[in-house]
Amino acid sequence: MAFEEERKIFSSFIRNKNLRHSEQRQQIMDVFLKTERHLSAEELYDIVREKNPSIGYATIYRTLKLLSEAGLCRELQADGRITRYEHLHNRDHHDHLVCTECGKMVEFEIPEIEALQEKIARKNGFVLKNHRWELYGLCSDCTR
Amino acid sequence: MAFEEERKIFSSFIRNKNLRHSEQRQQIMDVFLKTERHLSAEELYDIVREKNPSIGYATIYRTLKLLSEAGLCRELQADGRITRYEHLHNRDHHDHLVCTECGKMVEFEIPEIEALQEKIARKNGFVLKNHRWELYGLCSDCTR
DNA sequence: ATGATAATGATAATTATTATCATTATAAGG
DNA sequence: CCTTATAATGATAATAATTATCATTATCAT
Ligand SMILES: [Mn+2]
Ligand SMILES: [Mn+2]
Ligand SMILES: [Zn+2]
Ligand SMILES: [Zn+2]
Repeated sequence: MAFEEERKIFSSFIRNKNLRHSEQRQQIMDVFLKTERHLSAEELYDIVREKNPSIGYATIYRTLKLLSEAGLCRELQADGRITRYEHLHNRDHHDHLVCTECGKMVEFEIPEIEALQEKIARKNGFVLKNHRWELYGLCSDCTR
Repeated sequence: MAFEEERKIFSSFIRNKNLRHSEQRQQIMDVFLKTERHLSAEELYDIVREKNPSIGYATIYRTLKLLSEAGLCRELQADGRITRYEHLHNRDHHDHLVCTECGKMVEFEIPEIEALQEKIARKNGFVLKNHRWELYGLCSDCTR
């Protein structure tokens, strides 16, 4: 089984916080880790319930929050009001191109931008914590 | 009374769409135009109701939508799930620094970024429509 | 094995926004 | 000015995503 490193990270996170392991958390993490997409809570819920139909919505949200705190997951507000979740472990920071028609998300990475952002923040007296940079448009499939 | 140009734009927008003028729309537009802030619908509602306590929430939302369609207003998802609205007429495009503690928003403008974004979009087969670039951190008031 | 307490799932609550609909206001034409 | 078609309004219900509540169950240190 893959994702040994992630499993270990989550496990020590749980232990350090005096939380407990559970079957449901394992199942949710497994599905999250093996799915290479920008998942919504609902999408994750649907996939997890194929294996364990008794799992509750709240547990999905609770586990996603834990995964985020553990540094394995990144929440992102794609566009409207729904939150999507993606892998964070061992990944370089990246931003997103989003198709407003079909929802396709393409990742991109511009290292120079990081320094620029720091400069802008400093100039305005801010201590930068994070950022969001999203480009919206039509993907090649949706332009014709 | 100021904002003659904006008034004219809104007026022709209304006419061209075969809509009608109303006292409420005027009042809402007036407050919106004279308020130099990134307003939420609720904040706008509260201010407008000081002048006209009988105005309804739905009319605030409806009018903000019209102002946006007319090109006078820009909707922005500051951070969480609430939409904020700002002036758009005769303004250069800008992005925002947001204090995660007190909500303060500082505007900034980096002309070079526009070309860069076009390049990124084109490289990925996208036709760019708009973008969102937000830097989150602590403002100078909130760092100590 | 036991007991303290964390986790779960069902469901209610919350929040921002949109839809519905009966009533009122606008404005074009006579 | 009056009439009339219909757009606009305000109250309120509905929606959608997420979070809170709480009785029941599961975990794990002892
Ligand atoms: Mn991504
Ligand atoms: Mn602004
Ligand atoms: Zn597309
Ligand atoms: Zn601040």
